[in-house]
This record gives sequence, structure tokens and C-alpha cells, in this order.
Amino acid sequence: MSRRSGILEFAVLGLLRESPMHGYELRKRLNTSLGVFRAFSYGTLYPCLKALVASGWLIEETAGAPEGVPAAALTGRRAKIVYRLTAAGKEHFEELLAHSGPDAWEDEHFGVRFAFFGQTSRDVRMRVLEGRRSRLEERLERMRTSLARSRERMDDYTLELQRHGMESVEREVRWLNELIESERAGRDQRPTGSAAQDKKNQSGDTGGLPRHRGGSRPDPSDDTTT
Amino acid sequence: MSRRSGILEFAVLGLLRESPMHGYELRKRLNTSLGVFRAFSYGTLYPCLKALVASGWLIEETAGAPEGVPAAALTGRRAKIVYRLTAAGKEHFEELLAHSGPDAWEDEHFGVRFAFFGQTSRDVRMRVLEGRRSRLEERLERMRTSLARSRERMDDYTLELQRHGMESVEREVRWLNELIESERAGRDQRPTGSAAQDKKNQSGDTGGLPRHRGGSRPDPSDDTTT
DNA sequence: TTCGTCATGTAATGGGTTACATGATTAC
DNA sequence: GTAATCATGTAACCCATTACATGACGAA
Repeated sequence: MSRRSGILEFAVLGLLRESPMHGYELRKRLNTSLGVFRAFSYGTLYPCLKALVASGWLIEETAGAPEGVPAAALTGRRAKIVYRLTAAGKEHFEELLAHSGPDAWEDEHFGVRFAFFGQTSRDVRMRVLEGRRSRLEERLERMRTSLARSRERMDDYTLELQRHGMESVEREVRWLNELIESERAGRDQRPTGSAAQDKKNQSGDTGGLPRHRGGSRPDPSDDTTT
Repeated sequence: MSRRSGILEFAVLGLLRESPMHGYELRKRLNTSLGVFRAFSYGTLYPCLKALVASGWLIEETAGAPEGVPAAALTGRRAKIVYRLTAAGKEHFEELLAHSGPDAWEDEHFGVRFAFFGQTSRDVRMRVLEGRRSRLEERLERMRTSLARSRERMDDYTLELQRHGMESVEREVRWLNELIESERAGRDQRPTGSAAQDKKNQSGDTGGLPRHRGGSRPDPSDDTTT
């Protein structure tokens, strides 16, 4: 019954913070926003939603458009279940964003967190980025020593595999460095191209962060598009 | 009971082709040879070994050094279970190497296959590399269109995440291109540094492949460098 | 009326981990 | 004698996917 799954819970909460949605649409958004790192199926999502409702982070809405529901959700067709974040849920999400558990630096966890960076403070972002970086550096270190110890026993392909793997991790670290740099030095300094550029591209405000759904947003033109 | 797991089975067979081993050592080798992509625990390995024995791909040896067993396996200590590949097992492995199922191009599957490239023919290698490449290219295409469709609705961090993800995949494709190039043009042409170099580094034989445990191994100058 | 897609769910299965239970052997 | 590491296993979860069951709605 404890269909929870950490990341999924986190991601659902994050997406619902923007606006209430059906499970169906939620899944689509999930798989495009986070697509690179993760994809979820209904078999995971629906039970998880139930669990979140049970915890009080979400409420279900079934009736005919209880105010906030975006018209799109029931353009005439019989309303299904719309999930909406409760106040408690919002709080919980913020909590999760800030207090990253020990898994927060793992590949997928990090990816998902990153996708919601727009909803948190620079402090938290820095913590997460640096945590991730040091995790990767440890990994690199382990790879290096392990490679050094067994290199003679490996054939060339295995070696190449290892080399390429390390190179990828190193690239990842460089990317993080750029992001950290950019956060540190930057006001708005949103990542573009290869991050860490000092050009003239701040979008106006200096103080903060690229508020989620940053400058661009909202024409509610299409709902489903994604 | 079907503790089989495709990749693990494949990897176990591949490692045991080199020499018989205990489950214990097998796991260590598993986690260093394939370390970048995969790690397995005993909870997975032992049941899988039993299943492989049941299938006839392996046999267990318990007695006191039935010939081929590497001395190391029982230097005095009471012999545990040593797993040895049967003829049928060898055949099965070769079959698996060549006839890659439809999953063969997925991340992990590919990684593991690659680690055993030394044990197969150039033809097979080419097939696998090209299969992997086209899989990644499809992925890239999907990412591109999906990004194009929803780019305005994404905040900058999500966007950066997407960008970085695509870049990684692109790099992977370039790597594959180099490998393919190198296989195509190459006799021995083992991958070194960034592959695809035409220098003077063939290790002698021309006809084949870097026979596993090949004679070359990149100058042990620096270990960690890359 | 049939097809696509919206929409919600569940049961069977897969593939894996952690933590535990157990004990021998080696090195100090 | 005591700690590390070799060595083998299992039971209790965890997390997710697939395939299925069900049905409404809109458009051709």
C-alpha cells in the first residue's frame, strides 16, 4: 500500500504546485519535464496519487469545476478526478526541496530535483549542486583506484568502457562547476547554452532566481500539447 | 524461481568463460568489470547461479580441485562452490553474444555487451554498435521534437536539464561513431584515448580483434588521467 | 460506427536491494 | 582471541513495468 517512491512523490507534488491536474495529464507532463531521467507509467502513478491523498498532501476533486480548476480540465466532458495540492502538501514539498535526504545526490534523484530548481532558493540549489558534485567526485575516485588496481586484467574494450564512463562523469562534474559558478556569481544569470556566461542576458531582475515558469509563461493556449 | 535477469546471466557466462570462480569472486569481478553500468548483490547473483546450473549452462564443483580449478580457489581453505561453464553454456553465451534480443540497445544491456566485445567477432560488434547508435538517434529525435513543442512552458532550469541531457546523448553518439569508424577501418585498432586515431599503435596482429585480455593495454603511464 | 485519445485503474510479473543468518579462514 | 574478509545463502521488501479491463467523448 505504501506506493510512494520518493522521486515520483516529489515530482508529482512539484508539478501540482503549478496547477491541478488529472492523473492522465500529470503523467504526460512528468514524462516530458523529466523525460531525460525518468519515465513513469500509470501503474506507478495512480497508486502513488492515492497514497498522497491518504497522506493529506493532495485532495481529489470530482464535481463540476470547484473554482480553481483550469477550464481545460472539463471542457464539457464529464469531469474526472483532478488532483490539487493542499496547503499541507505545499509545505511538505518545500520541506522536501530543502531537506534533501541522503539519496538526493543519486542520479535520478538529482535530475528530478534539478527540474524543480526554479521553485527553491539559491541556497538550496547550491547545497544540492555541491552535494551532487562531491558525490560524483567520490565516484570518480573509486573508479580511478579500482581501475588502477585491475587495469592489467582488463581487455581493451573493458578498458575503453571504463575510460568512457569516467569521462562522462568528469563532464558531469564540469557541468556542475559551471552551474555552481553561475549560481554563485549570478543574480538571475540563467543557464543558457553552456551556462556560465557573463554576457548581457539577465532577464531583468537581479536579486533572485529565475522564478519558476520564469519570464515566459503563461498563455494557456494549449493544454495537452506536451 | 526464474531468477534469470538477462544481463546478469550474460555477464556471468561471459566472466566464467575466462575461468571458473566462486560466486563471491564472481560478484567482485562483475562489479569492477561492469562497474560503471551495473552492480549486483548476492541476493541476485546466487539465485541466478542456481538457475544457470539448472539450465545446464554451469556446473558446480565442490570437491578438492577437480583439475582446471585455479589454485587460488582453494589454497588450503576448504573448497567452496566453484562454478564452471559447460560446453552448452559456452555455446549459449556465443548465441547470446551474436543474436542480441531487442533490448540489446538499451543503456545497461549495451554496456554489458560492450564489456564482452573482446569475445566476439567484428561483425557482431558492428551490429551492436550500430544498433545502439540508431537507438540513441531515435531518442535524440524524440527529445528534440518534445522539446520544440513545450519549450515555452518550461522554466530555465528544466530547459537546461533538457539541453544537458541531449548533449550527453549526442556525445554518446559521437563516441559510437568513433568506435564504429575504428572497427570498420581498423584491424586491431584498439580504442585508446579518444578512439579513432590512425597513429602507430596497432599491437601487432592485424586480422582480428583485441583478443580478450589482449596484449596491448594502453601504456600504463598514467592510470587515472582521463 | 469506428477510431483515437482521454481517463482510471488493477493483477501479474520482473528484477532488484537490504538485512539477516551462518560459518570458515587468515592475519595480527 | 579478535577482526577482517572470504563465502553462501534467504526472506522481506521496494519499485516499477506490462498487459489487461473498463469506459466516455470527439471526430471522420
